[in-house]
Amino acid sequence: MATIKDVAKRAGVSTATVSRVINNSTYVEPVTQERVQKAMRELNYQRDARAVALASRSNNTLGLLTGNLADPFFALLAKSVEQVTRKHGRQLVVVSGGHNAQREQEGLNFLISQGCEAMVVHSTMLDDRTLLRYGAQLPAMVLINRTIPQLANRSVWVDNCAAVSRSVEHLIAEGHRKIACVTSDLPIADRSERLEGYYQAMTAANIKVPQNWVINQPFSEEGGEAAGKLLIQQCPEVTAVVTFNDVMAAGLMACLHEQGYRVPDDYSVIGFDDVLLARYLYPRLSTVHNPIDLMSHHAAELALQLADGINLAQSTNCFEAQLVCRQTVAAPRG
Amino acid sequence: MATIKDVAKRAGVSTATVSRVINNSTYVEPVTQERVQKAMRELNYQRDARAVALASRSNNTLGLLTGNLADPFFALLAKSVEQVTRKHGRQLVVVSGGHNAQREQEGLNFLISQGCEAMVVHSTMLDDRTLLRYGAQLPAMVLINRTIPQLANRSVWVDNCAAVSRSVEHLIAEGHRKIACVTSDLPIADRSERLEGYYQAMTAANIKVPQNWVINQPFSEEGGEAAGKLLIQQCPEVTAVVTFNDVMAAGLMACLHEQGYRVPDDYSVIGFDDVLLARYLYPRLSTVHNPIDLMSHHAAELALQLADGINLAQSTNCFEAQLVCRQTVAAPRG
DNA sequence: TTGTATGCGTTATCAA
DNA sequence: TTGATAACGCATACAA
Repeated sequence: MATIKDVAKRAGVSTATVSRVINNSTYVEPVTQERVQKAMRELNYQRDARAVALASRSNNTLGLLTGNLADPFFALLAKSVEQVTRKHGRQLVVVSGGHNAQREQEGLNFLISQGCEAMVVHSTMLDDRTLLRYGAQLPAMVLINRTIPQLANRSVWVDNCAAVSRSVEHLIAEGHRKIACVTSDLPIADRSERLEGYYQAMTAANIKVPQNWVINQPFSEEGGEAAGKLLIQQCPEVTAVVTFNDVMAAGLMACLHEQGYRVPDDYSVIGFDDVLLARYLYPRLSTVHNPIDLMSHHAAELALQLADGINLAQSTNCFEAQLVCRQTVAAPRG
Repeated sequence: MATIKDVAKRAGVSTATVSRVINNSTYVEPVTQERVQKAMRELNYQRDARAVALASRSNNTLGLLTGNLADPFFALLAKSVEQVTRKHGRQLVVVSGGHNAQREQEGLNFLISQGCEAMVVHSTMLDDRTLLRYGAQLPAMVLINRTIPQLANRSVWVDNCAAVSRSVEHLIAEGHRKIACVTSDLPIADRSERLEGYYQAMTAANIKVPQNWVINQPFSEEGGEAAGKLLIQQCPEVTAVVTFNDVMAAGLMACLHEQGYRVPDDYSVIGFDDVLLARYLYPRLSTVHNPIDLMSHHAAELALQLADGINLAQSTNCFEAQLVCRQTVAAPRG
């Protein structure tokens, strides 16, 4: 790896001059400029980003802490953040926290140690206090999919509660009353907010929710399948289901099909997120469109602005999620 | 951000001693050790990874160049590589190339400038020559999903041709002869190898392939849907389809359903990759199981070993992809 | 057992 | 317009 010194020597100039032509910072005689560039080409010179960062005390990077890279929700999140990052001529560094407090913390520490100032963090398992500590230390850290009141202007989230309420209301309007809620088994904010939306809508309709209508499972396809089995066994009276996310809905529907039930004839189903999968299930899944791309865009822009010391006008950081009606909701059977 | 100097001052020792307790490199008197650790805690000291990397001329990082973070294939790839990385106590840095030569090159350059020696790179658009140049410069770079003969012991790939041949043979065994191939419109190796497999199997069965049985579309859901329309319009005689990947198969099936056709009664379909989606389509998609996780694991381990200067025994870098029969293949209609 | 001094590859401040 | 040179934060050979 050639260094700036090698280039300087070969071009017969000082390292300072080389630095100047690289950064285009001061006028350099066109002739020497050309000499330097030639030397760089010949040596296949490449700047060492670490040294640059060290010397200039700034790094051109946006850090992203995400959950599970293989989950479509996070895949979309990462992609959107990356687009913004690139638009601003920066590079993205992704680390994944795996829904595990220690790994989330390690990931955060890694990003810090890399010198990222701008960061978008999706943390499910770190508690508010810890996050608050990091937030104090990192003025350009923005939270996504989570709200901490003291960090409200640096939190970007979706109104989970209202969204699920609307789903349930839609089912009720279709004539359903026995509506189950298939949710996650993790103590994450998303879960409690969505569950709250479910309860609110049910209560508003004067429907009492027996305990077994709320089914807790890992938020994966497998979890959805397991939930399907429980549903069939434990609450045959149920005619409709709202799920924590589309992936669970996919598992649930696969299980129902397998057991000889039909969607939406026997069961109506509404998902959450509207990841691509939703449109390609059969029947096409009615679900809540989670504006992941918008949120991610916003979060990334916010982080970048904060990193540039721009003091932002109070922006709206709360997004609405609208119901997308496709083919999995019908009037209740029987 | 506190530095090693601040800690040294506070603990009343030299920076060297602080470095020693951090790295546990030389014996340090337990008492002073404790003093140093106390100072670090109090100052919330965090090592600057860039400085470490610069000073120790090594960095504890594995770089991954990937295609499109939002594609389930790459999502799984990234996840697997990350697992290996973490197992080895390193951190992963992901950059995405977006199936675009310039961005792939920028990504590669970024990883280099960050000082990653170990790298797993999935490049679709860079030509062999360029990749070869990088390979010469980077002894611990391993290619995934691509073969370059001169880099064979650092390439990890799947036998695309054989896998698709088997798919087609399976369809033929079921009685199909009018089999279309829905493939990508990009000039990538995957595509030509899989297409070759299709032609080989068809030729072996003495089936002549009219030009319009090969449909080129972007390898996305949308591409699959568009392919479905073309299929119905242009070649009504076709009774079975092999697709470039599951995502295209999903789009294709959605389109067929929409148009009133049934899978597998009217059309048999076989995908490629066996991403999670495949199991949750309806009917469940018969597809080729691409051992992405195994390949990724292997590639990451390889890269890490090479970075450690381990000269590996000639390992088998070619993986087999087996057909997984689920519910989308039946005897031809009529 | 601990401290001093030097270097890693750049940037940036002074001088010249 | 260009060249020395001192940082940047840390590791490490060499001394003590």
